Amino acid sequence: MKVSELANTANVTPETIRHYTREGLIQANRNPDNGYHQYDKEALRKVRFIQQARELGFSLKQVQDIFEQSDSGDSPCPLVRDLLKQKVPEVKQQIAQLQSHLNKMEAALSAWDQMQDGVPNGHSICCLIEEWDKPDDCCGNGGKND
Amino acid sequence: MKVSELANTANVTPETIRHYTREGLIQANRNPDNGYHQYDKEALRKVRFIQQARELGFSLKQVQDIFEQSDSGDSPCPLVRDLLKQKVPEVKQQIAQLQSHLNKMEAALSAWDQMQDGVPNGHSICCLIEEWDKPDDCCGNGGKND
DNA sequence: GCTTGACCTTTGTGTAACCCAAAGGTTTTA
DNA sequence: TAAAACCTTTGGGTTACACAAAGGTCAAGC
Repeated sequence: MKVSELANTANVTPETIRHYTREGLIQANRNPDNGYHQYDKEALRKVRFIQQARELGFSLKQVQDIFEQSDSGDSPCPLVRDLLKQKVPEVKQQIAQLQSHLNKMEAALSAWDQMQDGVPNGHSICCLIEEWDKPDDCCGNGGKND
Repeated sequence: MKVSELANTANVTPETIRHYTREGLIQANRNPDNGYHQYDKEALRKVRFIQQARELGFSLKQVQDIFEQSDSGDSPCPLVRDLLKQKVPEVKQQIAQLQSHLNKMEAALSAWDQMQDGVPNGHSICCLIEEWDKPDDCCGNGGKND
């Protein structure tokens, strides 16, 4: 497979493939006729693996480590398990933080649906971000907006 | 306030303050005696605002836009509201994806607690990431591990 | 009075995971 | 056979900072 063929099959851009190749994450032979990169199924498998790992929040460096572990004949499983174990609480915290922000955003938006746009009042740039805790005292209207 | 004083008060690094200053997000006067940056409360307010906005996933560029809107005398509120409205579904999707990944990770880990480490079997680098759907056929043990 | 250490300045480089453009060779298609 | 579509390498851009270098400034202690 050529770069674009691999890219299409794996659903990534050719640039991504070139990037992985440059970084040594995937290997390519060269077509002796024209010097083009040539990839095999192994490369495709690796690219798919990388995409999965990336979605989980792993870095290319970590993927690199996994591949090296695998290439050296050792099972990458213990390494991956350790990485996953580390990752789980991180992801949990991420979710919790995002959820908390989401709640604030939705609260602010719904509170705001009931008031008109205000003008900067000198002490506040925009309460929607700045003063989460009192969304009704927002945008200089002091909560009196009906 | 000097750089480090502002940084400490806002709980960020001096480098962050310098960065924001370079980018024009916050303004500083110069101490005529020594040329040091001098920040006021406004700068502190802005830094805090930026931190809040960053946590919500806004870019410095977007914060910049909000500040400009505010500085031009217009209310930044409509802009912020639009940005928030855009952001909400994004964050929701992020959470959903993270949650999905988390579930997979935990399923894989618990499935894995019941089997020993395998060795690369030539068709799989590591099922934990690679073959989410069948975690019991993992690491070359074919699910037969007791 | 002077050194030392902690701070400030600017400038430039590095990070992560790519994207994009340029300049030029190749392959395919009409 | 010529244009379109692909390939190559090289080098710069992105985001939000971190860090190091080289040099000026300031407060403290001896």
